[in-house]
Amino acid sequence: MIAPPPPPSSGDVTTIASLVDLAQAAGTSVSTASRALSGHSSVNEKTRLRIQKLADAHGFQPNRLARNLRLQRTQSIGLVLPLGHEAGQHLSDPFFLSLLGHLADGLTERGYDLVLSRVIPHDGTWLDRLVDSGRIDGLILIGQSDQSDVIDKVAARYAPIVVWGARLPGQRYLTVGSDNRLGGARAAEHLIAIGRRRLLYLGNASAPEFAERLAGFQDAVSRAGPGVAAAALDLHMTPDAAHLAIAKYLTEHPAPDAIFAASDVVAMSALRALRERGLSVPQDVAVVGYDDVTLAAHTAPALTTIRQDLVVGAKALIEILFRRIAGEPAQSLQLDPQLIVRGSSVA
Amino acid sequence: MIAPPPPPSSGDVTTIASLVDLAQAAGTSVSTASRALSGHSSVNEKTRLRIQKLADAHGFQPNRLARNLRLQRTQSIGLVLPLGHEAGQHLSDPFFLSLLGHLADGLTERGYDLVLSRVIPHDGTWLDRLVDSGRIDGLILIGQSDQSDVIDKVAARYAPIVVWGARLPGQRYLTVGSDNRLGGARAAEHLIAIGRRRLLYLGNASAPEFAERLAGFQDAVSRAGPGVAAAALDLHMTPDAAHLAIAKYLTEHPAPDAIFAASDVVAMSALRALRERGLSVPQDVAVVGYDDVTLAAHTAPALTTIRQDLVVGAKALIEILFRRIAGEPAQSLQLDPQLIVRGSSVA
DNA sequence: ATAGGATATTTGATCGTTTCACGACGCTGC
DNA sequence: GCAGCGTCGTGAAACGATCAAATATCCTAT
Repeated sequence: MIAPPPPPSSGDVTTIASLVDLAQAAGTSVSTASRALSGHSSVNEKTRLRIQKLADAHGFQPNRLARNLRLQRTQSIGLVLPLGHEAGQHLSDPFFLSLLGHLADGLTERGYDLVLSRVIPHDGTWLDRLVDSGRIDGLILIGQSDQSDVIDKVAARYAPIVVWGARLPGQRYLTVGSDNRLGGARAAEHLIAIGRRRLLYLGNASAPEFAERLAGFQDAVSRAGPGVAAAALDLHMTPDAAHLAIAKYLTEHPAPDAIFAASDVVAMSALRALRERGLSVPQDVAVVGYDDVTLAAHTAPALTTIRQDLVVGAKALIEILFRRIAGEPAQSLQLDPQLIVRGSSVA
Repeated sequence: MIAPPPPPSSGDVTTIASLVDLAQAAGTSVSTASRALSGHSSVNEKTRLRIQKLADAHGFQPNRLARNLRLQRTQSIGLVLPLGHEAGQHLSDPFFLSLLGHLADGLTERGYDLVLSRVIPHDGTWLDRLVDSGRIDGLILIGQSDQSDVIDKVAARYAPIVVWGARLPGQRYLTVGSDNRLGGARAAEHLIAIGRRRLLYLGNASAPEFAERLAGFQDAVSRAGPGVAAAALDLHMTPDAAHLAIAKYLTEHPAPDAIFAASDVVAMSALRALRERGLSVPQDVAVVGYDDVTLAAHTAPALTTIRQDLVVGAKALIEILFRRIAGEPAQSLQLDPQLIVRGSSVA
């Protein structure tokens, strides 16, 4: 007739660092404490509340590592920027930061952590190592860089991968991105429509996203007939490198009357290089960028650009990724690139 | 005399998903396999090599979750952008992206993961929740936003926190950042030195980093004597919001002859607003920014700015954080802000 | 031949959760 | 009075790795 439950007396000021502590303090078993917190199945409402309150009072949160180990998941998503085509360069494109921000929001909303890596691929195993590291439940790649074959190989055995970038013929992984070919074509068509005839493309040829923009650009030029000529300059897409390359080009070649840059950042560098050379925009040279970063509206003159809808893009990346994780069918998405005409390209 | 070791015959094509599998395939015990991989102590070189090769062949990597649980660590660092002063805004400042890139590199080098979160503080518990979540071994905050008191409280009980931002009197957490007060003063002194007399500051007053820049700016103005006047405009530091605020200001007030913006991004918005109003830079209005993002050199005219050395800053953040994790003493670092004069502020 | 000591390997406990499979308890209805 | 049945709670086995302690193995010296 002696009360059997052990007195919870002394467990009052103790810090609660684990379910064991919590259970002890509450005078229940560990499994009851666990189920109380997850509100799962049959545990008396009164007990549940008592345990819950105790946990709150001590700021106790179940250890995520242990939980995830038990549950065989990590509850985090890897976000990778492969920099194969820009080795040694640092990120500086505001476009990526915006995308990052939206992805961070979306993943947080779903209770996932965002694990960020920059990778400079030395061999073909970087992606395998990442995927097999057991650190992540899924992977978002920002740009396929020049690693499309590697991605293809890994995606064949590991489903939860989604890529921001170009859709390529025969690729076996899912992508989200604007229709780069169409975007490139729209830029060229616009420039031709306002009467330009000697077009120059600026971009990095080794990343498929940009190669597609060039291809679309060239398609449109061909369609325009023999009156229109186009050239392409291959360059690194950082402000300084781009500026240097453009300045050099302008000293060695006759100036074009229109420039299509593969990103807004490159377009801004072009604006500067043109200005330094005494060429006025848009009178002498019209300029069109790509992305529509927030700054694009604030250059002098404001930048005409091909807009990629980041909000929709980020949502799609996440949606597709989680469908893949859940084993549901999903398919690539191409966003409609939209021409935004501003001061840098008027007739 | 019958060979006692169990025949490893059938374990050949099996996938190896854990140490148990690996050990079985190698015909050893689990702990031997474990120690073979970590190259720890006494395991026969021949056995070690055999196990190692087996692991490589199957692309086996020990499960990080399990390892970390056992080792009582997470091997990841949280990177947090508190957005208390910019609720609802999205990240767009290239400065952050650069910092992020350097931090990602530095942490990867040390074998740590970078877990990114954006936090919009609703109550005073966001930081506690983060720190107690057991997801991270340390925390880097980018900007203290308006949450300095919260940070102070948490840092008192949780050592491995370091903040990019302002050094404030009486704060109990460690910071890395430029000497914002000095930077602000240098900007003002420069503008005064080139003959400007009606100065305008643009920035967000509720984040201490920017408040300090304003304070330094005002100090310098006071020191200059009665001939120099200064005003300050409180605004959100995103391109669009800043542009709007500045344009409005210019319609309602006489134009200043010099502007000091608390970031390069805001300075760019100012450049545009001034241009739209028919004011020329630097003739009518000189403009100085802060940060020296890569784009700053590419605006029209190129932007005079106060440079913060990101490479040194990122290194210091990491160094300090790891000292705190190791329990070693460490102290805050203030970087020397450097005036970079470009076309936007010549006499 | 055997004790003594290296060296090599194994056993078993542990990290903190979750969850399956039971058991104790109190109540109803025959 | 007891079979039958919810309700509430417990015990114990995972998850996959690490590590201290115990044991097996081999070699050498006596």
